[in-house]
Amino acid sequence: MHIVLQQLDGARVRVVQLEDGATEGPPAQVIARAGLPALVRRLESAPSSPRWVWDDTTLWYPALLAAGVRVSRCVDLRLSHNILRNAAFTADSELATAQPGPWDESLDPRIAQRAEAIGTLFDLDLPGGERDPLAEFALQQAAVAGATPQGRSHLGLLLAAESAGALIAAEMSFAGLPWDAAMHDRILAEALGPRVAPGVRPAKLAAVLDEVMAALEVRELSPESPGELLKALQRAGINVTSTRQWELQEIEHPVIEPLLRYKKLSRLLTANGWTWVDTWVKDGRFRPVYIPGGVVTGRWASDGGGALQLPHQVRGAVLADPGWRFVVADAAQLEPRILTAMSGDRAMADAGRGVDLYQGMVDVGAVDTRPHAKIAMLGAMYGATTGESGRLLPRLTRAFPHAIGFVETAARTGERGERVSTRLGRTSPLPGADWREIQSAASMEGATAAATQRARMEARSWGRFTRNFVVQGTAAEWALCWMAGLRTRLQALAAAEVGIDAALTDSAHLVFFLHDEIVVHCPEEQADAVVTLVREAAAEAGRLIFGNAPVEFPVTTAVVTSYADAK
DNA sequence: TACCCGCGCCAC
DNA sequence: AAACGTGGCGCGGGTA
Repeated sequence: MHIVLQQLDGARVRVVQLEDGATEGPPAQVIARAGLPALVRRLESAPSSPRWVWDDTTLWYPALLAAGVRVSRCVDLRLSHNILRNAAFTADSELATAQPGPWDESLDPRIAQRAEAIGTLFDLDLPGGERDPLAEFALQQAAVAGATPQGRSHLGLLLAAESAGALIAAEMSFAGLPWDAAMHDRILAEALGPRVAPGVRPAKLAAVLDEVMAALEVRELSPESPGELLKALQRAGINVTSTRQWELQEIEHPVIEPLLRYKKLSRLLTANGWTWVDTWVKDGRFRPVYIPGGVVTGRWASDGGGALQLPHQVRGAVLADPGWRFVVADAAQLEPRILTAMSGDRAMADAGRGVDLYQGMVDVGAVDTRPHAKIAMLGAMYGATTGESGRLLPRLTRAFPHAIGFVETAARTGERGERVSTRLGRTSPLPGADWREIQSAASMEGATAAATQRARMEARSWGRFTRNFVVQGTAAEWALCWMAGLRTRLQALAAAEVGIDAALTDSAHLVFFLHDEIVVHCPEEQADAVVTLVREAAAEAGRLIFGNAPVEFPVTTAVVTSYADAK
């Protein structure tokens, strides 16, 4: 059963129940917004919970969570629309061929956050006032129904997983990632010296700067200014064209070692120093805003706090509550395994039989060392042509012709300006008008060599994008299915161990997600059970997306009290 | 003062 | 080893 919710005004909500398969259900009812949590709670406790259909999870779910109510399943119409509007599977549908409408407007996530903060949508001029969720849902269902049988099942899974991701993102922001500000302060003090006011250089950082200045024989220097630093280096006779780490590393000069040390510390201070803690850690929790579907490939993005780039340096401040543990799970070499499954490459499937795919590639005689295997695979998926990666590619192609052929085909498709799709049907955008103009200019009679070269460069660049899109995007789908399956299992665990009314944070729950890695916060006595559920969910994700393809998706797990101990 | 953009580095 | 994908973010230095 589906239940469609529509915000009528700040105070009222229209509730429409759709019986599956029936064209008409019970008449719509209008309830007070304040009564919604109770309604949701009641229907969620029924033997078969409904699927809630709403315009945007970020506008509905935070308030329900704050009222202590969770939902099992939903349809996020905004995220689903975004997928169906572009998907090759539904390209001929009414939804995809219509003129752009209110469902194509992007909702700035910060507007939603503000709405959550003030607890109402009263005074906000949100886009979507004219959005009719019932009509949109019907269009979406028709679009999926009009696809091929495979398209129907794949898109159905993708939309369910994407919507589950929206629920998970809201729940993770609600629960927050446990963060010990005192431990963070100790980490900073150890590296930088005692806390200082913003704008003041901490003692240890200042000492390293003294070393740098001594080595350069200057009395003043602001390494934070690339221009100034570059000039200072050149005056000291060091021939560099930039101040990047990898270029400096190649230089032999007494200033390089302290300078790289300075850059490392300076980065820690500015990106994840005391200001970061003051801004982002409240009541022992880091609550970032996750943006499901925020990346073109389907990966999540984040807004604020750099949630998806937490440096390993500060992960020691991520500490479980007393008596609780983190279960940290990582899908081992996820993207190469995804490529194996998509391409049906038997040789690579054989190499991936164990937990370490890269070592497996060495063991089957395809490459000589594990580092080479890793560099070659990543290069193949990113489209590297030069360097060690490029040199290893022919060898890789001989050993795994189907896998490499698969990404090469995706690259060629992009170079022609055509679209590619992930396994479940998320489709890449078309290149923009500028790109097309460059290509057509180069194909005109009398095109200059420069125009031709420019066009080829742009074509190859778009090819690298589509090459990576199919792998990164399908990996994101696997991760969503993994996480959604785990969430369902954790909910059942909570119901069994704590009770049907267990609050999200009373029992094991997800607190962090990083593309191919998840962190569950749980009471110590649940940790072993959670590890089992994580593995079950991984196996299920593989079956859901790839059926019986002979590819395994092993996960490494660690039960820890500090995130820093996970790897 | 507010914005914009290139640089550089963090994550996967 | 160094030009090969997706992002976020803080800084310096420019402009309106």
